[in-house]
Formats: sequence, C-alpha cells, structure tokens
Amino acid sequence: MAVVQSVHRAFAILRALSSGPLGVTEVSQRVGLPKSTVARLLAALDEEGAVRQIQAGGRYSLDDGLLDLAGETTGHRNLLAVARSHLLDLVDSIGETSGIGVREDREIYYADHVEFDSQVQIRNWTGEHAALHLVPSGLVFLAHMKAEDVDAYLDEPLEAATPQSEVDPVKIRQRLGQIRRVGYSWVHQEFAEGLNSVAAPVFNTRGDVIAALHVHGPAYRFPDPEQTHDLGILLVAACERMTRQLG
Amino acid sequence: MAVVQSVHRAFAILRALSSGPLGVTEVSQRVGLPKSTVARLLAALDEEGAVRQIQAGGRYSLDDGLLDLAGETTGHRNLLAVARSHLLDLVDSIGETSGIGVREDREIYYADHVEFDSQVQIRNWTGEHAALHLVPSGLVFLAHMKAEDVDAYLDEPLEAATPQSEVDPVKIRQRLGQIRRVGYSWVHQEFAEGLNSVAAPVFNTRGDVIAALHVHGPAYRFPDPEQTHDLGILLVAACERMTRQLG
DNA sequence: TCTGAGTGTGCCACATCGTGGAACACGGTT
DNA sequence: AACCGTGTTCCACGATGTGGCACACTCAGA
Repeated sequence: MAVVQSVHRAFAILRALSSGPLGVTEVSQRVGLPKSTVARLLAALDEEGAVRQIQAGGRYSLDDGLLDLAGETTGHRNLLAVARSHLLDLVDSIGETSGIGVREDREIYYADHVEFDSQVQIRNWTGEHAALHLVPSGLVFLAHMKAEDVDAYLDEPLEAATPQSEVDPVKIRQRLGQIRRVGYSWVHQEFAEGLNSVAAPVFNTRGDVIAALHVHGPAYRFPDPEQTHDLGILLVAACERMTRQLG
Repeated sequence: MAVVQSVHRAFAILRALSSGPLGVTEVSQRVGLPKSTVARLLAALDEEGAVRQIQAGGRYSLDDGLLDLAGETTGHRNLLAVARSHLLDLVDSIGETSGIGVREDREIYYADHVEFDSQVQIRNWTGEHAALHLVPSGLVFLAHMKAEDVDAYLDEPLEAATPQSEVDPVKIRQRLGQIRRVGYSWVHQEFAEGLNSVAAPVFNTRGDVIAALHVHGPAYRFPDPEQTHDLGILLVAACERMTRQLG
C-alpha cells in the first residue's frame, strides 16, 4: 500500500523542530523540501496546534498539541509503569496472574498483566474489554461511582456472559454495597467459565478510582475457599501502596 | 493558502485514538472517512511511530513516537517552569531583567526571560541566539565543557560583535579558568553596545551544565562596579537552588 | 463442519489535492 | 535607494491520495 507522503513530510518537519525553533528556510534546508511546501505543511500543523509561529513572519516551534495528544499516553504509561512492581508483588504473594484495568465508559479495559505460570495456559486479557458488571475490576469501579452514574449504568440492558453472570440490578446494588464495605470484589465464573478473579481499587488524590488491580486464575485451583478474604486483603493492600505512590 | 487535507485527517485519527485503542472500522466511523483511507493513514502513522497495531489485524493505539516528539517540548517546558520562580527572585533581588539560556551547538538560545522595568526599553532576547564566546551564558557553558570540545570551538573563526568583543582564544581560555574559579561570568558590552550581563550555570545530577541563568541591564547603570562580585554570587546562589530543585 | 457477519487489507481507476517554481511583500542592513 | 534574505502567496500541473469494491481472515452460532 502506498504511504501518505504528506504525513511523512509533516513528521519530518516536526522532528526538525524538536531540536528547537526554526524558520521556514531552515526547515526547508533540513528536510530537503521547497519553502512553499514547508510553509503549507507548517500552516497545517499550526491549525492542529502541533506547531506555532513564535512571532508573525518568524520562526516556528513545537506547540502543546503534541503534548495534548501524547498526554493521554504519558499518563497511561506512568500508571502502568507504577503498577508493574505491584503486579509483580501480587504474582509473588498469591501465585496467580495479575493485571490492571482502567474504565472506558461501560467497560473495563485490561491495560497490562503479569503472568504467573506460562506452563498452564491462562488467557492473556491485555488489550481486551469487559462489561463492568461482569468482572471484579468493573464492579470495583461501579462500587465507587456516583449513585446517578450507577443508576444510568444499571438502567441499560445488562448482558450475561455465562449462566453464572449476575444481571439483576437489585442484586448488583447489594453486591456493590458489600464491595464498599470489604474493599475488594470477587467474581466466580461470571465472565468466563472456569475463571475466578479478585480485584481492588487504586485511587487518586481526590478519592476517585483510576484503576483496578486484579488477580485471576483457573477455578479448579483458585481460590482456596478458606482464603478468599485474605486474598482480597492482599489486593487491597497492594492498591493502597500504589495509591500512596501515585499521590 | 490551501491546507493539507491528509495532515488534518491524520491528526483527526490521532485524536480519535487518544481516548483509547480502536479498530480501523471504529476510527473510520468516528472520523467519517472510508476504511481504506483510514487504513492508509494509520499505516503512515505507524511508520512514523505515532501509532502501533496492538496485534496483527487488530486494533491501533497511540505509540511512543508522539511522546518522543513531545518529549523535547516536555523537558524544555519543565526546565522553563522551574526556572521561572528563580528568574523572578533574581529580578526582585537585583532589579534588572533576568533570563535563561540553553546551548544549541555553538550558540546560546535564549528560552525565556522576566522583565524588570518595561518603562526603560530593554530588548527582549527570548527566541534569539548568540555565539557562546560573546555572552556570559555561553562562556559559562564553555567553562564547563570538555577540553576537546572547547578546543574544537576555539579552532573555528570567532566573530566579534562589538569593538569590545574578546575573540583571542588564549585570552578566552584564561577567562574560562577564572569563571570556573568564581562560578559566574561577566560580559561588558561585548555582545551589544550599552549592554552588560552576568550569568551562572545550572547543573543536572551528572554535573553537566544544562542551562544558564543571567541578568542583564544597560551599561549606564548596571552594574555598580563595587557590586560585580556580590551580583555574581547572587546568580550562583539562584542557580544552585534551581540545580537542587531539578535533582 | 458450515455459514454468516464483521473485521482489516489490498487493488486500481480516477480526479482531487499537494506540489514546487516563481513572484511578491516585508524588514533589516549597507 | 539598493540589496539581501526572509516568509507568504499564487497557480499550472501531474503525482498522489481517494474511496469503492473485492478479498482474506477470524470468530460465533447453528
């Protein structure tokens, strides 16, 4: 497939400017394009907020538009970088695969994970989405959501994923109350047959839930029924440490 | 001037992806373009490292390419943000315009300034360049540069800017030794007639000079000859505080 | 296993859009 | 006033980007 020449040229100009402000003629010389071509591409980048002219008729520099675009990526990467060590700790202490999810509207998006045992195949969820009510990370978000937002979520039809899926709004509300009390959330084979999972919330300095860490494993060995509370507390503790680190 | 449609389309796609990973069809729907057009633009952005496909035949997300471009901007802005309060302090304590310069090859680039007195017109140097040997910020960089890099700089022809400009490499070397001893650098009307300036270095954690703060004023009132040392120490102290803040 | 749906990919005729040479306006210097 | 070098604008032209369409692939359901 032919590539889009103008996009490559625009990026060449952005790279030239990443070393500092330059005039049209200077950029033209560095990227090997006629001045009128460079001027037109700079005008387009200016409209997108990626560059700005320092003064009328003068040099151009990179502007905040790129930061605005990259900002989501930066914040996201910082979150994942911080989470990594906590996910590793959870794998070490619990002995099952761990992961981190963030909310995207009515779904959890699994952003990263640390595997425990690649000999026994556990599906890699990173990159996947799941409806909030079907997974413990999602329930954790719902449990700390504004009442009106919870109402809005539960007013929409809730699909089941397995015969065990809980889709009754009344029972879900009760469940959310319990999650708020104990601090963690368990889901047993409600999202996928043979899969159990526990999650807890990571807060920001304002008290909003920004992510959830979870551990999941095959139902035949996870969890030991005598350990569900202790495992939940391990998740809560890991999330509290991560919350403090981010604060 | 007609704008470059492809560049605007590429940015529309990047904005769509800033909310999270999306497939070609999803991006197509959000930006209102045919799938083949979106696919081709995504391929171009992929080649630039701005986006990446999460898995073969799957969804796209923003990638580090934007961060790499914006990174220079971020680092630069952090430096200027930190510098601001120190420049304000210098203006308060010295009563002349202050500024910050960073090195670009053989030149100082004046990145920001804080004005003291806009009633008396002092030229705004922000956005300008000056040869290292002509200004105190540049001499500060030279003073802390590797000997071989100083040799390379002094081996090139040195232009004068005023009759007072020092361009004799032997005398410049002597001067650099003195700057290292006292920690600051004075320049009297060597860059511009009627303009005097003093600068000191800001270091990073490795001991490299990353910026220089300076104060400049009109020669008729700045500096008081009895105060040149004390003023230099003020610059050094401000730079030491900034160095600690950045560490 | 087969079928259908929806995805991302690749092809190609077409014409729109991006190109780049040239002229212009402007500011600074001599 | 003349010159130089800058950024800006115009426009003829054809190369490139477009978008419709077919295809390959994957997944879910029967």
